[in-house]
Amino acid sequence: MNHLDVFKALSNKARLQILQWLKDPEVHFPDQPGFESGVCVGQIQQKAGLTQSTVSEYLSILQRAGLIESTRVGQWTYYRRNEKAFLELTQIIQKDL
Amino acid sequence: MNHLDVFKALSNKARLQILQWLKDPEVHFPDQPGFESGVCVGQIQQKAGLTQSTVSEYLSILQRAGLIESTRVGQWTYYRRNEKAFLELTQIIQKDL
DNA sequence: AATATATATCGACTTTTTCCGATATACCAA
DNA sequence: TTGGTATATCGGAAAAAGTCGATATATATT
Repeated sequence: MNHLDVFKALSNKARLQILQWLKDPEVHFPDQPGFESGVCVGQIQQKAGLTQSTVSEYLSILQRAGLIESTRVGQWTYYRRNEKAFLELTQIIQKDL
Repeated sequence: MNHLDVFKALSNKARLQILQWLKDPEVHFPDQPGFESGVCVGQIQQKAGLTQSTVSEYLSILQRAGLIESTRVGQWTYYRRNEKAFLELTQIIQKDL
């Protein structure tokens, strides 16, 4: 995990918001049935009020930082939080920062 | 504490480095005697290899984010870490993020 | 194969950040 | 009060990030 990339990924309002939404998918994305593998891009885009390309880009920034993971199922890509990364981040802040 | 400003402040290599230096001033700034109130800008600037104006600006970004504090003594401004902010940050990541 | 839908990538433009040199301000010493 | 040193602020050029529309790719359906 690269500290810098993680902090950069977190330095954006929309991306922080997305992370929070993904914490409780059933609450924030009631349209979508089943959340085992995450939430699909379209749902997130709709809620974020940004274009599809922007949201797709933001999700890949979060993923490169290790904060979320994805699974492709058919034509959908489902994104979900990687809680391990958040734990690791708090440890990094306590030790390395 | 504004999450976004904190993460932005942490999204820069030099600023992260400065925070780490300030963790062990006696190790990283052996020239300066006494560290109770922190390290002065000149010492940090010299070690960072950036211009005085850049370092001064970076320190004020870190300060606005709440990550460091300063005390003016004569013509020097001494900067030191605000450890409370780092603790608070780990709690924010665990709860709000 | 043709069409439709979901997502990713590309190119462009705008805004923000980085980092500098120059200048201003604050304090100290003679 | 004059000059010296430390820090802060200002203005700007270059690089990076934000954001879009258009296009490409992948998958599903007919």
